[in-house]
Amino acid sequence: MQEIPIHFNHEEIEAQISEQWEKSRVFHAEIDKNKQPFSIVIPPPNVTGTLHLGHILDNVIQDAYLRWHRMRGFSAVWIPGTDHAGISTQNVVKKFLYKQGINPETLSREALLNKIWEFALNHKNIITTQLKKLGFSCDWERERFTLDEGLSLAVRTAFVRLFNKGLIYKGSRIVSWCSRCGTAFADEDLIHEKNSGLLWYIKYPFVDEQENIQDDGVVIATTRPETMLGDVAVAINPEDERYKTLKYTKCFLPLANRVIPIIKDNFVALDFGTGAVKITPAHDFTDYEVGKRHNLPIISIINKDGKIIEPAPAKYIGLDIMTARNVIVDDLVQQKFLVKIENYVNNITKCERCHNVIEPLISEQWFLKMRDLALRAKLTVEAKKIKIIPDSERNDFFHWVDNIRDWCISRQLVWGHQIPVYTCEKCDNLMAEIDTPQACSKCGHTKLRQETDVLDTWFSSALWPFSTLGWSKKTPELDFWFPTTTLFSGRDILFFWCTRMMVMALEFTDNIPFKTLVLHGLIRDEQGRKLSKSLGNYQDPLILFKEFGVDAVRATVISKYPLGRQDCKISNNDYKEGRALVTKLWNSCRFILTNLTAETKLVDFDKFKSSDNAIDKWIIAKLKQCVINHDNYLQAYNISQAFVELSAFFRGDFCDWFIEIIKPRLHSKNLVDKQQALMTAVYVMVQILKMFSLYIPYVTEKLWQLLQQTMDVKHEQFLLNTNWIEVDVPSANDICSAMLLNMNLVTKVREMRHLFGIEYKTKLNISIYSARDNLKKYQELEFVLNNTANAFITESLTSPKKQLAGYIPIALDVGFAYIKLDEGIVDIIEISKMLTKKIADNEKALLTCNKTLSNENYLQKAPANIVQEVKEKQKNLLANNATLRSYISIMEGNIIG
RNA sequence: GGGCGACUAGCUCAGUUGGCUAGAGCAUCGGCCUUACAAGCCGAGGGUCAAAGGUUCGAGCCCUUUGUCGCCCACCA
Repeated sequence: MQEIPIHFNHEEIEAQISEQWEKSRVFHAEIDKNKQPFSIVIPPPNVTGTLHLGHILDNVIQDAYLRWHRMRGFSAVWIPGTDHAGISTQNVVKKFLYKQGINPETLSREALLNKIWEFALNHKNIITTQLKKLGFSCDWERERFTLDEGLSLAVRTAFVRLFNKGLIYKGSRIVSWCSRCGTAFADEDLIHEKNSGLLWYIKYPFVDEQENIQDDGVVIATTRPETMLGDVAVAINPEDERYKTLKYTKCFLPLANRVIPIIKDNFVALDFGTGAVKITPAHDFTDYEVGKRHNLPIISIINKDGKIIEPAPAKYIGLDIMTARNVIVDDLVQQKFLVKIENYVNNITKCERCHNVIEPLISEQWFLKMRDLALRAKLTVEAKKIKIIPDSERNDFFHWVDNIRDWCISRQLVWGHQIPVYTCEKCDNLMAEIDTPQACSKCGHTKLRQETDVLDTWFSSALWPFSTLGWSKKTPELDFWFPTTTLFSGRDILFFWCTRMMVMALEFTDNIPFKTLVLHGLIRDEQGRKLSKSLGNYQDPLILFKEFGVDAVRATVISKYPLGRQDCKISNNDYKEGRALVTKLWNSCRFILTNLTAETKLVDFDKFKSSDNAIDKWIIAKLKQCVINHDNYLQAYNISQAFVELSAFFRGDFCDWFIEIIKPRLHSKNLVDKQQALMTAVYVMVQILKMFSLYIPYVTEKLWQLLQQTMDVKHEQFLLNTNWIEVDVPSANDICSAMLLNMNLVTKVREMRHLFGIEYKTKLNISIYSARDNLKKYQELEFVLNNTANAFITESLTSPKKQLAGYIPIALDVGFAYIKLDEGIVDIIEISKMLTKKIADNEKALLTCNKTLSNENYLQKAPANIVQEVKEKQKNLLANNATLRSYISIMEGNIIG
């Protein structure tokens, strides 16, 4: 048989297995109506950059569920793809062009688009290659891109239908504008940050009926003095005592030299500032609403470049916002309108993409009416037709629905889906058309102008679960795999993406986009910071793969999977754990492989599930328990626990106990016993490989192949295509409890070896005193003690030893074990210390028992079986301590004597 | 300001419907190159379950209040 190295070459194996998978198209899914459908769409990575740990987190869990369902006999598909990521990509490419000495502003729309396409396709390839390298079992033949032909058609179709339904409209509204990106944004695209700024108190003098400016005036407080140039009113609360007797209805706006009304509105807080608020409808969302309520004019004084414009006084025109602010404050001071300045912490709104401060301003944009659409999604989630995990996220979702505003869907970019609305140059007729119209539908004029704005990236993303399956056409895929089974997504894009998919799917398919939505947190560094290039805590996954291997990184990420928690912290040390696990798996399998000989190469190892050897039965029973627990955890989307459960079974029960215990049988002359031991090991190993293959597909696939080769089995199928584990064996509770007793005894014997410096190779003879049925358990599984502690039971007692000469006593839960010593190595003081400590431990437990049992209420109200258990425990502890005390007095006698 | 979540060993986290002396991994300390694995094995130490109160025979778990941290939302300029 071939030599198998201790440490495997992960890069080599990854490449080799990856190639095999790709060649044989194993990830490709065909519709199989005899099976239940299972479908996932990938959250499409942005073509802006390359994959990062967040993507790995996202996709590792998807791959696990896909592989799990595939093995469980579902017709499972995973649709991969990428997102054009409008603003991000355009920004990145622009920066890139600047670096190359090209000014993107000088390029034509077409030329810029070509540059972006080139960049995007390049990154799309990189991402695809990375996803493949990670072993994700996506159906690459169904790969999609949000700007590909089919998806573009879907976008146009969706737009036109919404437009024709009157849900999309164009309007001049106040929008969040980023002057650096040069486009409007939706509410969800913004971030809010705490900002230490100043609060300026400015006096607006009163104006009487005859338009005379008075000496006194109303003092307003503002964080943005420059916007006063666009003020159209001052608002006060009608309930405010301070202004109840106010006789003036107008005031003078300094610097702008206008007279503006004083209005009354309940929105003004009574306990903030002076109780008077300046109203700037053109540059503040609240003020915009107030302006609408009171029919106030809108005066825009800031343009899209963030510069002051007319009708502001000439002096300020052309200044940028911060400069204007300084000049205006100076002028206010000079003209004695500035009352005071306070330090103030407020929230500042920034562009999520470029972190520039957002300027609310009036602009013509396209909007989607969201209220009714969102309401339908709300009812669907309320009716639990879509399950959201964790449950607490439902509240966030409902909050989003309840506070929904119309969605600004137009972006002033070139990269994206150009809005399919055409204006007749002759009669100004607006037409939304899926295909470019040849003539005006009203007047027949042939000169038409398409909108230059593109749609918000999330508009196409919102269609993703069904557009990728062929919508707007009626396809068999849509029929079979839609709605998708589960969507796995980061919690951070719940509002951007998940909610909008619900809205769009319900509108266009009359169906939910996914049955279950699973949200997870983010990966952070060991200090809990977000991973970012600027912080320098960002690990390039490629470097991690090179150092630790894909499987190790996947194992680490999955074991930390932050479901139902905040975020998870991962440090470099954690990857070592992942790698250690993979290596352990490799070596345990290597051990089995090297033990397979001609007479143990049996094809039908399945039948060795029914070996009647006790330890074989035990490991099979533990395997069964592991599979059940593992599957239950997965079913509950508690994926890290599923993985931890499996790892614990593998490392503990299988490696540390089972393999160690069967070693002598592998050299046994009894061929049947040898075969049984090995085949049980192979059988359990294969099931372990199957379970691990959900998470660490490469090493498991490779080991599966090695096992098959070594056993001369030609299954010609991949591990990922095998069936999931059947757990049809009896539970074997007796053996499990007997093993538990023996394992505890082994640990105690080992501890005594440490304590008294007895080498492992020194064979130990043990006397055991315990209850009769326990004694049997020790006797029947004595080989456990033999093989893992090099100890042998030479005596079974029905009562504790009276004298300790030549023995080390071990207190068991019920009874005692005694290690027989050779003369001269008894350390009485050590033993005495040990016994004293044990007595103290027991006393502690006894105290609890006594307290509980002396409580009359407890005896009356607690369930009988629990009371009985405590009584039993108390009895054992008392007996145990009585014996221990007698030993102590013997010891003391010996010491004194 | 509102909502949600977290707080358990030095660190990262488990802990099902309340019921054995509260667990795991890492880290620490100690012992082993024992024939799969030193990227390993064996063993030990380490916790007033954030605080206080309440319900209960019994609370890490349920209720109330407080504190700290995190996230989301928000029209106090």
